[in-house]
Amino acid sequence: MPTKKKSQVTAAEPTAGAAARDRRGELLDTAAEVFAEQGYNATTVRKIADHAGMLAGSLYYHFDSKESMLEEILRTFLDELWDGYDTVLAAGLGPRETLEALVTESFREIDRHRAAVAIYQKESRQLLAQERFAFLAESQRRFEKAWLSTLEEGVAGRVFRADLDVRLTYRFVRDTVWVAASWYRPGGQHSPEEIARQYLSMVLDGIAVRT
Amino acid sequence: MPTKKKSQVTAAEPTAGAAARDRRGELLDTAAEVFAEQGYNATTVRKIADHAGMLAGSLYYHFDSKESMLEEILRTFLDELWDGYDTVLAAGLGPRETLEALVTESFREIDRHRAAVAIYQKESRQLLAQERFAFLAESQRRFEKAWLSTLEEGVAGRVFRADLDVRLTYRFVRDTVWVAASWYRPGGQHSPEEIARQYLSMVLDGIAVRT
Amino acid sequence: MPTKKKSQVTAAEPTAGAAARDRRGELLDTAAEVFAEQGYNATTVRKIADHAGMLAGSLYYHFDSKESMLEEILRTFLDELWDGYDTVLAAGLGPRETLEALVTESFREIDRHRAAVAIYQKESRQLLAQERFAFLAESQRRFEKAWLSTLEEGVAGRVFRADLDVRLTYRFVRDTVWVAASWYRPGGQHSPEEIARQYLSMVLDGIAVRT
Amino acid sequence: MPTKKKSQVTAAEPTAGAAARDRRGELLDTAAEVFAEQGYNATTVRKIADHAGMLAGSLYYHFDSKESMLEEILRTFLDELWDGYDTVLAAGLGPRETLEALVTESFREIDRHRAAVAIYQKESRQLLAQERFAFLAESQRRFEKAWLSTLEEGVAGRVFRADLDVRLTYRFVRDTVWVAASWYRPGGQHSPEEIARQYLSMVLDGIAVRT
DNA sequence: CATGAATGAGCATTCATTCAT
DNA sequence: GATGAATGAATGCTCATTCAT
Repeated sequence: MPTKKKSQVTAAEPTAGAAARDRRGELLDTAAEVFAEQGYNATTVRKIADHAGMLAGSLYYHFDSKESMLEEILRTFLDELWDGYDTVLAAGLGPRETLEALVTESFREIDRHRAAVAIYQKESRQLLAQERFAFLAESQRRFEKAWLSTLEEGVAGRVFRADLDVRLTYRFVRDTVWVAASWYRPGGQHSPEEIARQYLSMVLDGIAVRT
Repeated sequence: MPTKKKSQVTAAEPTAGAAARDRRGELLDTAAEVFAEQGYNATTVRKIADHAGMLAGSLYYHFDSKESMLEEILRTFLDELWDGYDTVLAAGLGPRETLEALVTESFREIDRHRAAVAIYQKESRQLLAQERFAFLAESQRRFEKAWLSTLEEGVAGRVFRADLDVRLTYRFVRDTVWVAASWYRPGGQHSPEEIARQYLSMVLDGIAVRT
Repeated sequence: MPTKKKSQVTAAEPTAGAAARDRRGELLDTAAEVFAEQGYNATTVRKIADHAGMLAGSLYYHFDSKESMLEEILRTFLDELWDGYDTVLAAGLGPRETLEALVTESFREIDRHRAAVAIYQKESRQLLAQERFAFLAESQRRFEKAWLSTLEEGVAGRVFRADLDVRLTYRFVRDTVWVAASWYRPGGQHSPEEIARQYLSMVLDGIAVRT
Repeated sequence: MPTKKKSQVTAAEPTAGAAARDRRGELLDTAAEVFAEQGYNATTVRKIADHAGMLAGSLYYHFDSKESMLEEILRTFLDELWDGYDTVLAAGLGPRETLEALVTESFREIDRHRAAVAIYQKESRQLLAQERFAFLAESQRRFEKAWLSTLEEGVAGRVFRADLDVRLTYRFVRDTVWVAASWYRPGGQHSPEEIARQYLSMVLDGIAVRT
């Protein structure tokens, strides 16, 4: 777990007196990593505790339950995601620029919250049924609305092709972006921005040579 | 598992209209549906049995284990997938036509094996580590090779854009196609071919209006 | 299972019209073999059926239950054992000759009912508690009485040493004789009579050189 | 499992009189008792837990599996048995004295490890096939070698009768000694030494009156 | 804060047994 | 007589969770 140690060190510096990345935060990172790696159901509380160097029971001093850890991980991720998205959406850009900005922002979130995105991608469907995770459904609604209206405005404004099935296109784009969390590795060959550029190039202009 | 497939086929003939598929096949379909719906780990053997109208223990008359059901589901799907893919790849089409055929074939497989594809999508990463599911890794290698070489030939033949990052493009395409299993519903608005056409239109020509 | 086939052949000859060794008898032999080999609890009905070349359920045409097979195996063995013992005990021999005859008869029973003896040795303790196997306790009582009185008469008649603890001696002799079923193999180096002779020589005269 | 034994010993010192044995040790004793009483297969984990006053699942905090409990019970017994045997064998006694010492030591082990001996007696044959219990086979080989060579030296040195079939004698002696665990009750009428004396008297000098 | 020990509900699996065909 | 398919109770084991220390 080199990630953990590093984040500890990094976190210790900027914030002086307030114990910025407290134990709780570390533990959530650890849990997210294991959830993403092995799946939520397959992850036992003991595995998380092992990774954190403590015993399973000790985790319950910090958290109410395994589920509450999951909830907090997803909530934190979605909060930050919407910070970014809302900024983009409030900027009043044109449809194409909005789409570019949303895609780029999404890959940046994957870069910062890879584990949480992977968990979200894999577990959200099951989770949606539960009262506790209603915020996931709410987020999905807002998400869909943001993307659909961007696409629709683009079609209306003749920036995007008139023959576009916007619902289908929305699904294609949404899926590809988030599934990227399953293969993306921070610090790898491509920066989030580079990946976004490549993806946008494909989606906007196609891969076929223009004739 | 060629024996099983054969006996299914044989059984389809004598009994006209009724009970063409044997019990084993029915049970696998049921299991696949539940696995896809709830996830493999979260699916208890009792749930499968409930859906099949029998008791949990009775499943063990037909199958060795929950895991062997999963294996058979995935094997059957991959066998049929490769039947289709191999036909396409052996046809000697150009890169663009090959890509179109592969995408179309993929959406057709999703149409026929929606549950299996969804399971594959969600569980294969965990499964790969197990000896028993080594065939998944093998399939993945062949899959990657087929797609990468198609894209590379397209670039070399100036059918696809020269500035394409083929590995990245491969990932985007692969993900979008298969994730579609998570929202696709057979018998819905769009036929597999229609979805393939829309997707190909986006990937090949882009969604931006040409200026 | 060469034993099975042989016993079938052997049995088919002497008794002509009456189907001497019927299917039931064969099945009991098979079951006894497996019980002796793997232990009663560890023997599944399916294993017995496998050895007999049929399916587990089919055994229930011949027998009420697994337990009834065990009962019949032990009953048959004990009936024959007591035939032999009663003959010896009724012969009015002296204590030493009676002891010799009982030991010899015992090793002969092991030769003829090796599996049953092994089962008896291993399972009787557990079985005793059950109503159904009360005949085992009854047999044990008679057995103990026969041996104890033989030893006591021998001590009284100064044939056996006066300082003998007859209960302890009884236990030693009883155990050694029956445990022999666990290593004895019919058709091996030593005939039952030879083993009896060796054992009697040890017990009666000791292994130490007389000085 | 040397670590465990050590920790037990260490624990015995600081706590004077009370709770010298740790929970693990207690549980193993309980398990051994139940295994001996009901047979390993017939003993459910729930029964052990009942005897220990806890729930079945709780046992798994202390042990990996039912089988690992069995292994530890048998290992502990055999370790202590060989401590005793090795001391005897290293003492350089004559064959008769060695035999006397081995028999006495054996009855002492039965006194101290009655349950383990009973389990060994009943289950070792089945267990031998498993990799995990290979140490049983190893112990058996050493055991046989120790006894056979003692008998052979006795015959060669004219301490034991020249007409002895040593293999057969070995089996008789081995069986009688260990089967005693099935009827021996610690704290009963006879001390282990008394039983050993009686048994040795029978085996060495015979029960017949010398004429 | 953390540990050690336990709980209790649930899980995959086994198996003797039943029964219509 | 035997099969194929099912039952239902039990089994070894896992795991989230609790709590006194």
